[in-house]
Amino acid sequence: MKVNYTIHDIAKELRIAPSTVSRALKDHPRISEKTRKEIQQFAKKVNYKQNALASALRSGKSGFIGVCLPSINRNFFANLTKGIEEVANKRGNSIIITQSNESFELEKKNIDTLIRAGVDGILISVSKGAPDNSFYKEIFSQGTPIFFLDRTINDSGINQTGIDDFSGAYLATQHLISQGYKKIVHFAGTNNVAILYKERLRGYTQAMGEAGLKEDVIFSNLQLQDGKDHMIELLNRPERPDAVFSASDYAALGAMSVLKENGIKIGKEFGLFGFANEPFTEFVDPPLSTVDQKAKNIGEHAMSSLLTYLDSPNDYIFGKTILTPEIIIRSSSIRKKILL
Amino acid sequence: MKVNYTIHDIAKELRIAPSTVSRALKDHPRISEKTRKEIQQFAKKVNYKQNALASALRSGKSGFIGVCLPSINRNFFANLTKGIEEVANKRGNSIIITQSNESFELEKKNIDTLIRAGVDGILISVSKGAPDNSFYKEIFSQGTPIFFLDRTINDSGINQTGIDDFSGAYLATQHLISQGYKKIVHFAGTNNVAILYKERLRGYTQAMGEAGLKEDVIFSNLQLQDGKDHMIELLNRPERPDAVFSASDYAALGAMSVLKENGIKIGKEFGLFGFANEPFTEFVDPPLSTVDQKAKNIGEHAMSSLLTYLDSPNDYIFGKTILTPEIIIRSSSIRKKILL
DNA sequence: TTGAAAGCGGTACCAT
DNA sequence: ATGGTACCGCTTTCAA
Repeated sequence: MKVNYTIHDIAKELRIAPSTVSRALKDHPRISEKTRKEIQQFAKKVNYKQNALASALRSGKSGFIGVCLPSINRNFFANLTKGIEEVANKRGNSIIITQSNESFELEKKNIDTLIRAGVDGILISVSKGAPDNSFYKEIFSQGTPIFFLDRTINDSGINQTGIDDFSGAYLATQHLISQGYKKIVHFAGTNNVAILYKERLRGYTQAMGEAGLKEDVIFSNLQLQDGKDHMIELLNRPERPDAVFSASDYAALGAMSVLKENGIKIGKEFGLFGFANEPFTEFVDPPLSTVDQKAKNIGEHAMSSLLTYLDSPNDYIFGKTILTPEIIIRSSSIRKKILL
Repeated sequence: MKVNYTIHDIAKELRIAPSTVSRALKDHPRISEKTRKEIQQFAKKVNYKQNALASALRSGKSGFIGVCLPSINRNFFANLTKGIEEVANKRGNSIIITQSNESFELEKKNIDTLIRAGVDGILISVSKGAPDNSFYKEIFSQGTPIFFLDRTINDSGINQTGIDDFSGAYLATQHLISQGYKKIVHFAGTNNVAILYKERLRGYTQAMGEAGLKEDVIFSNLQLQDGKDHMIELLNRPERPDAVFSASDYAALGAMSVLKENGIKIGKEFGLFGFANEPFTEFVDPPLSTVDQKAKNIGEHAMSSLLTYLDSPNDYIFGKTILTPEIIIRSSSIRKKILL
């Protein structure tokens, strides 16, 4: 038996026109029930597989969606991908994933590859190296719709989906306050990094202000070691703080290890709250309270928006969607007894 | 300015033939230096982007490689992907990733999608639901090369890259023995799951046998809670064991929490060794010794093999490549003083 | 309802 | 070294 049938092969064997075969296979309305059945059955019998390349070339639609991420090796981006993929599959699209490793050069190259591969659109979380959004706008204007997710760029002309870092931080800080902690220190990201750390700082500041508490902020790169260093410093202060809200789980973990070394009871004596819901936060001892960034939801929403746009570009209204993160409360920040 | 130039557009404006343009752009040898320069410069000027779809349709080579994974949401598969992607990019290929969520049905659908998308080959880590390898062999025989990675299927006719679970387990157990632990229990995966747990068990058995020690195995699904349950049982035994080698990091973590609750000094009094090098193993207290499965290396090797095959299928010799895992020794299994 | 034929954007063969 | 052109497999008018 022939292995790779084309619609021409089918047409010839069935003594009909290729165009009829094409129509029958995609349930075109103006085709008789009888021929449709016959063709579909035959196609199934000979294991016909449509050549998506040829179809894409002719129709201008490939069903491919390009995804540009800084890295898929981090939990956050892996979850993002999961959301993206589920929606894409559900609606009959395939995704092509690329990683930039935070290099703008590589990102440009990846986008180029995706366009040459005929993607119908691109979802991107921009690399830290990107200078501004002019490049992306140019791509869009050249015919490839490009939507932002997670790392958004403020521009009303481009669609964006992200999370509200402000309210994540606000809710986390509020929770610490509700547990009776008063001297709450914030580990913040250094200013020259992305805007999101500023938003987290703002959320902290707002919550502290509303509660009439004094702000106390330490800036760093928020790595594990930074958290340790900060915590050691805090313990040496004459007036010791009683909680830390860290803009990163890693720094919170560093703080945790120092607290444990000093025999300080986490939760009861000292509250600890992280940010990002890294998998380890669930497993450390005690489990670390943190902010979940709803990565999967962001992916789902962004992909869904892009596909909606592609369905009818003219009706689409561009906008920015901000999902609210969820605070995950674990024992590291529970001081009061829980009343059931 | 025109936005999307084709080689025909370029040919017309430069008053030459499309075929010449095509040749010039890909550095075909039989073309004059002068025309080549001229065409390449012009192409760059008008921002020509090759249509990979058209090229693939005509030449039969798309440069796409399909990747089928059970999930990209796990650290192991994320690293696998990283290795795959790096090699693919380096050699001018793009990858299309799909996930099966361990469903054989979805896996078949994904493979079908990839073939229709014109992939030159497929890399697959088979879903647990796959009954046997007949499906994959059929795909291969129909013209799409399919190489296995990680979860391999024993068949000399298909190329495979995986790790040696046996020696990972063997080395881990040997390390525990070298640290002076004598009553070492193995947490093993239930028999009806994949072969890899059997291999790990075999490695443990071998090392114990060689050292003249008595085997002691507990079977379960190796989740966190299983580890806790097992550990509680072990502590209640009249003759308490002094180490655990767990075939999963999660179960090892469960054991760790029980040990800590009981005030038993991990490392000094009780050795603990996991498997998989999950990210949290580095951050728990104490850090957990574990076996790294070299995911990135597996990905690199498998992709590299597939591309080599595609370059010259006739010269290729199919085979099975087994990479040796690396044991990562951390404080959870260090009893003796380290001599510097 | 069905057929014929052009064409998507490249590639590759056959000429020259 | 360059040009002309058929063709990859499918979609999409236009015609019947």
